Amino acid sequence: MSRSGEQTALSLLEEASLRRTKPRLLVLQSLLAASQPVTQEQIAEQLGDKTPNKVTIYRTLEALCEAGLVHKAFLQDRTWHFELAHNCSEHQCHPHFTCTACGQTTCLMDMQVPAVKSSHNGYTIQRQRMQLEGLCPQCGQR
Amino acid sequence: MSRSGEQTALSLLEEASLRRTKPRLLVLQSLLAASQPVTQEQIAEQLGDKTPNKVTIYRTLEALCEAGLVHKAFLQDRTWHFELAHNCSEHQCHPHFTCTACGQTTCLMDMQVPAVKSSHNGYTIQRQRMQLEGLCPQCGQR
DNA sequence: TATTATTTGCAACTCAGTTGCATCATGAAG
DNA sequence: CTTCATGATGCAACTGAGTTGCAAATAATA
Repeated sequence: MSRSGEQTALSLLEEASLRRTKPRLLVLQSLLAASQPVTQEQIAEQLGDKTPNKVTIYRTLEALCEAGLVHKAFLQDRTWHFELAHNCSEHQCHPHFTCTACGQTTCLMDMQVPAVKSSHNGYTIQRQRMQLEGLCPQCGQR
Repeated sequence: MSRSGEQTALSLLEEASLRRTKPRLLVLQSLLAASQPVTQEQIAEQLGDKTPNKVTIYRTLEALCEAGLVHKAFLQDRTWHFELAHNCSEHQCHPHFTCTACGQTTCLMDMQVPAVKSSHNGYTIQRQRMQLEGLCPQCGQR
């Protein structure tokens, strides 16, 4: 929630031509500060007593998704996890890894996934996304 | 829901050493007859007035998943879609394609997806799963 | 057939996400 | 700087897929 985070949040809103409102700035700053996809509840918790109403957070996230600034990363336990889209290309999102032991899901930003061909039996493939399952470093060693 | 479906359902239960009960046979037959991943509600609808209680269907699907006979294929609109696991290898599930125009999700059984390497930065990767997005044949033409 | 561990059905519950609506704030116009 | 219309926010109440507790029913075994 640094000064630069505030600046970045402002310019992101401008880029998307969305009104600059307090809730949107806060939600964006929270997403900028996050190192993993986060839920509405985690955003609210991180923002503390400055947090906007739950409904506002959801509607803000929805608007940011529509503008392409944010992705719904994955659904876990019936709960959406959101992340900034700045680490995804138009055709591919970075892979997400879920540990079968501890349940944690992590972004593997630096992992290369081969692109599939852009059409198959009449299906036009525009975006691909990979989910991986296995053991995270902590659970794997031992 | 053919005779052979009934036989297959029986042997699947035996294979998993699960008690053969009417609800389990019905749910398995419904899954065998399905050409796409289906929801609890779709299973109930397909079984008509013979359908077991909603809770029983969920618990049956849970047991079948635990036994490895069934997969949770994907979550859409906060609703799980289930499918038999017989088209998936231990390390890879077939890709699922979601059309951005009509919202339909389809299994691409015959599509080959390159396997990623089995470890990355300390993460042990045991299973991979690909989600694709784009236009289905119907929505794509024109 | 009797016994016991499982499974089933019902009713009531949970809780992430949604909706309707009155109030408020932003950005453009004057 | 003030006015105004559009769009954003907060609140309360709702929705509905999935869950839980428990008593009744049923499958497998003796």
